[in-house]
Amino acid sequence: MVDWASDSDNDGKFEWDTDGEAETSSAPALRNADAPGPSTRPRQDANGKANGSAPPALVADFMGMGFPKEMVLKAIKEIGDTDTEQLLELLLTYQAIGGDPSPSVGNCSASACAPQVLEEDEDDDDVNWDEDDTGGNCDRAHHSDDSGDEDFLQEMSEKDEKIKSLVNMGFPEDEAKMAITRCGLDASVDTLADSIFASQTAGNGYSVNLSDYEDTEFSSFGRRKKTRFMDGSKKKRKRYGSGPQGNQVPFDGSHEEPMPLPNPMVGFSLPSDRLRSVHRNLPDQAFGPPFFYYENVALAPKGVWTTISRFLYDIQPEFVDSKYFCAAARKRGYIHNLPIENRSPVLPTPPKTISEAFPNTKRWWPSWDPRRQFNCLQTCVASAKLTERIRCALGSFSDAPPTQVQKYVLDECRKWNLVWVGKNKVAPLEPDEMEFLLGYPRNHTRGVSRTERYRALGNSFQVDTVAYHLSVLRDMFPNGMNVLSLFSGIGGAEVALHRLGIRMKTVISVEKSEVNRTVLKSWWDQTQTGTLIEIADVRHLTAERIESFIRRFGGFDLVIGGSPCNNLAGSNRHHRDGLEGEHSALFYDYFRILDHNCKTIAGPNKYQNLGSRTEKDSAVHLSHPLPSATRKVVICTCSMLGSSNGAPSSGLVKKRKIVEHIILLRAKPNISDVEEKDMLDYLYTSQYQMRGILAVSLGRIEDPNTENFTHAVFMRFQQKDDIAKFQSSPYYYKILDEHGSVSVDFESEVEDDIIPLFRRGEDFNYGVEFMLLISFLESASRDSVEDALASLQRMISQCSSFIVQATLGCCLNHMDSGYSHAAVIRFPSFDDFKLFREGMEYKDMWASKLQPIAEKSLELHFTVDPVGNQLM
DNA sequence: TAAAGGATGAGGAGGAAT
DNA sequence: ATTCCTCCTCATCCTTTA
Repeated sequence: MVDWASDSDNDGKFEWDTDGEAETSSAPALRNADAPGPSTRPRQDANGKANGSAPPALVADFMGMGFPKEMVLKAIKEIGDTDTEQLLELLLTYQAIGGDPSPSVGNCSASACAPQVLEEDEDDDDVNWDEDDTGGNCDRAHHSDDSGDEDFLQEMSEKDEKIKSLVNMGFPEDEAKMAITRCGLDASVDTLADSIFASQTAGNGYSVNLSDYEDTEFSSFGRRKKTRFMDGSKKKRKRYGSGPQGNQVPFDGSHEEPMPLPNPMVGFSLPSDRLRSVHRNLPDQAFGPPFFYYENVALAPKGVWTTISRFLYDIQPEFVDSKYFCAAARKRGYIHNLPIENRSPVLPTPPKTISEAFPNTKRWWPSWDPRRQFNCLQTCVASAKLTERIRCALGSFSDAPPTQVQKYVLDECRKWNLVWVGKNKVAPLEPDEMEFLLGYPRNHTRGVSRTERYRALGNSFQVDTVAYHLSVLRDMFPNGMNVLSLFSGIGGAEVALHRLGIRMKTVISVEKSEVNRTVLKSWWDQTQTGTLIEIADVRHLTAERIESFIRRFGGFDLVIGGSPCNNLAGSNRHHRDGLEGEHSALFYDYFRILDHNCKTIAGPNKYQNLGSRTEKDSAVHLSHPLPSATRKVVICTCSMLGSSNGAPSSGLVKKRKIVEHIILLRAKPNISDVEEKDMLDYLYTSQYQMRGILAVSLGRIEDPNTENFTHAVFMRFQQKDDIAKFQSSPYYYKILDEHGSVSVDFESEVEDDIIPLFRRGEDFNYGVEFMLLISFLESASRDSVEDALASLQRMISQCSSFIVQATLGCCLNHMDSGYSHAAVIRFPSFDDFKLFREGMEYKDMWASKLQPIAEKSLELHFTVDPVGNQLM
């Protein structure tokens, strides 16, 4: 610990803070500490030179950069004032290891960076924890009923004086008032100043009245609580430094300072103290929308949360233990840019003790098992062998077992969250009991293996906790919201929003585990009417796809999720590798996606102040995607279309004319799988038998259609004559003989290159083929038809980033098929297809442009047959 | 083959004792 | 200020079983 003001003459109570910041014993001194120019600091001599030797201009320069004067003087004393570079480096080192309480280094002011501030009503001199007023705290000492008017007036005057002093020192008035409330009117101004700094450290939550569920804690808060708070803050600051941590740490990765955890771990507020007005200041660049909500384990290896916070716009984490929301502990950190005023819990609030949650266990619960709540619900549960061992260990005692045995049993019970289900009989929680504790509907995870259920639940959100934080969104989005849910798991975020009564118009969910995706999907189908699109791999959510989503939905209102904790969790004996671990490194994908969302929605100026920070970050994490503040966001434009797929565009890409041929089949009834496969194989291999076929794709039509077509074939020919040849070949006749068919041909053009022309390569190996056939009313005007087609064309262009290829044109055999126009659009995945097909833009376009003038139409799609892939 | 069982501590945080 | 002690942790890997 660097003590760079060893000549402090303070009482030692808060020596670190006063030393670190400035002379808090006098307001003018502190005021000068933040101002460049000649100082009146005590340690300056009559000549105005600090310590008699430091050049005032140099000191002022560094102070202007935000370093406390004491620190500058100390540095100059140590290495002289000749080498400013070295001086700066030393100052940065001081800050890194010394816990400089000055938060002003960086790009925002102290007040702007204050992580959170409790706002008190102006006339509220009491804090909630003092309501029972049995502790005789220092506040109350000045407000006892027997105070005369004179005393009262004197007190008010004294209070005003102190507030004035603190305001003069640069503190906001409300913070000054709050500090007086907290520390009492008899506290000195410097103590008050110190307290304000303390309140600005992370974990301010511990100044809040809580622990309502720990039966013993709150009969008399008052002084005891207060002392704890003050001591705690002092201790933490001595260990970790104070001020917003996000600005404390150097960016070279060499000093990953740990982030202090609040005790009690209650976050910014709890439902039990919602009368309290809570307020925090977010860094400018972090204001939503989009709102985001990030979660991970609180007890991560050192430095992890500092790094996470730094990436997430220097927002202070809100550490919350879910034991204040339910009967099980769950210590998690949440970084979000949600408002924190006017939160409300979802109802009914769950029981907060084991006996309330599972009354049946009371009967068997031994008096020597003091547990009232569960520890963190993890992904594994105790084996039957262990519970049997416990039963045996207890079986031989008719009364309470010896201490030794009690300890063994209790240790195991705590470790595995065992409950008493019979005489001397303990058992792990059932999956549905865990669902209940975590706030999920009963049987939410039912249908998958027991092990999988435990794993999924152990990895999930505690819904009540998250819902409490998200509750502020309810009034902000009365018409519903679009959500990007990353690492969704079993859908904790979705369930939380649902329980809050917030409609989810669209949820893009990214979740690796198929089991979890199934759980979410099945819950969604039962409860929701919006669109759910599930993506398996977060890495597939590329910038282009994000932009497509944003264009389609007008952006996401909320980005929510917790990145994998595998390499952070204490339970991991093998690979607790920190944020760089195999799984946990996916945090950087979270950041990548979030940052992209923020910037794409907010425009380029939103994060203009982020540049220096992220550049440094990228130097630390070169193996990860660069924080995209350093990248240019390229919004897809129509000009990209030509290079990425074959849809017509106005670009300069060379085009080639082709003829598309669609065959729609009605397979004979009761066709067997083998016959169906043979038929498709047969059609597919036609390209190797016939000349002129450039590409083929085919498959079973997935949704029923009005004309009862069962299979569709897409073929591309070089020219019309080739189609004619094909249609006169035995291949075609054989198909016609066996299955009824209709064909549609239309001319189009694609990029004149091998891949788009022949539909070869990765993009075409799998996906969904969408076919749109339409004929227009005779009465429809030419203009309206052209306008409709142009709209469709425009729509395709806008979605170019998630369309592999699209062609459309006038049908050549109009009279035969009954359709005058056709389009074939290939999507890389079903999700993309769904996004297009079920999006509002498409629906709007369809309803407003096409439908009014359509005589008949047919929309169908099929998944590209993997048989084709094998053959390709 | 999938599911379940069983063995496998380190690394902090926090508090009490010294 | 330091040491000692207790407690807790969104897990992984290998083997066994159904």
